[in-house]
Amino acid sequence: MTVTFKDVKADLLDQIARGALQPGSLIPGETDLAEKYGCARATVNRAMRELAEEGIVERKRKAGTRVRMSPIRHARFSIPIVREEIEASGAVYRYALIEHHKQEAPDWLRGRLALASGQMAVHVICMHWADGIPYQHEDRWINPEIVPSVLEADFSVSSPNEWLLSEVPFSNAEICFTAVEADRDLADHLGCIPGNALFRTERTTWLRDGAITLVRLTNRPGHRMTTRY
Amino acid sequence: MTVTFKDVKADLLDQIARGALQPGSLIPGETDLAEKYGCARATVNRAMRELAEEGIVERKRKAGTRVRMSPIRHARFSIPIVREEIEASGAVYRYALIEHHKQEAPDWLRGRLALASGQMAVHVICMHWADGIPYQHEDRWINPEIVPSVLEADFSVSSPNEWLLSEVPFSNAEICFTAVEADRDLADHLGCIPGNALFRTERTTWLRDGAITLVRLTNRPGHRMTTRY
DNA sequence: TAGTGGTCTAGACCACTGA
DNA sequence: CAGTGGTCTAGACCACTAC
Repeated sequence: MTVTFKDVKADLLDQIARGALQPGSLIPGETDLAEKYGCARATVNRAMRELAEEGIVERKRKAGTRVRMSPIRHARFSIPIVREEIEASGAVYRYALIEHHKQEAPDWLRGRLALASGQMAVHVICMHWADGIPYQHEDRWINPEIVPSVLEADFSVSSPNEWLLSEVPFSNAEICFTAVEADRDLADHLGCIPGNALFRTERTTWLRDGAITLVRLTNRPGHRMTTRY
Repeated sequence: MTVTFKDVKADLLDQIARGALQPGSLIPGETDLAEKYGCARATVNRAMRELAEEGIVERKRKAGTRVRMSPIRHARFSIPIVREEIEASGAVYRYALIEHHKQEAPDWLRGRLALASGQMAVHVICMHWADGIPYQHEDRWINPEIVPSVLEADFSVSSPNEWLLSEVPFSNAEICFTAVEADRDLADHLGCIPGNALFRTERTTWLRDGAITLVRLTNRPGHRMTTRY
């Protein structure tokens, strides 16, 4: 049986878990390990590379590979499309457009989207329901400089979320989660009481160097975002 | 100049971004691409493997590699140790223990930690400050069945967070983020007004099949958790 | 400047799975 | 059952960087 990179990885993890490899300690070089495990260096390399990516070890040229003092823990969240998220839960999805304007970008937005003074932006506000219950309020600004077709888009039947996905297949984003208090408007739309704590996702999306869109997604009270790691 | 896996990856990404490769379309096999790019198949393999891991493409044996219909977006958050997070921001970290009891596990907790009826659990409440300003309130339960040494642990100078890290080098966890309203107690500790919206992280940590600890971390108002992808 | 990881190659065998 | 991805190998060159 040949030694696979998973074998090597599992053995190293086990040594770390058992304390045979202490945090901060130096792990032998790839060449040594390859000989020890009786495999090619590429095999050891793949194992170690994955451990590094998972935050278990830290690699530096010339300095070697060390077990991290405190393993970097990270959680990975999938960023769902609201409709898919709701339908996946078995509920019936409903969408409605609330507002749709083309207007001059306010100051605070110009900075965020790198818009010049006096430039126009498309402002869309809409709601997403699950089984007839308010689920998420969406407040979105779209930059027509980057996505000119937004000026002709119709958001009355499908959400800007999905429209953008079809228009812009690819992008980078900055995501931010916060807790906010419901103002009267949000409370009305989400069917809650002003002052209720709401979970908010704020996302800015970029295509190369141009900011495409800034969106604030505010969920109904009690919303939980969960993951495992 | 030899063709690297990053070159291949970048070119494929570019083709997807420009629409040359439509969502759902089949990407040529590794052998073909290797010939096209003038590199080894292993190079193409690495590029495609990373694209798959990032959720851009979908790979199936025999069926080949396809561009995902809707790219799976996911964000990765690092789960910091509070002290390191605060110190990394340049602020001075301060810790204080508020409560530390051994007590019978309440019903709601027994379910979460898989504890038998009447079993004891260690309950710790503490605070973390940044530059003397309340930063995070920590309310933690620890299962002495899994970590017996917790019964002798001293949390008066260092937080259970860091103590656990040194005791249990390795674990799985379930994380959940929500927004909650400050009650009087939280408001007192965090220096805010009852009713303020607070960002809360709830984490259950498991070692193999045993639940080690359940913790509720509640941040001061205005806390933002940010990442890029 | 020497040692470590980073990557490429060319060839091989194998496992899975869709046609 | 044939084609695709998954992985290993043995050898090579190179880039970075700690010493």
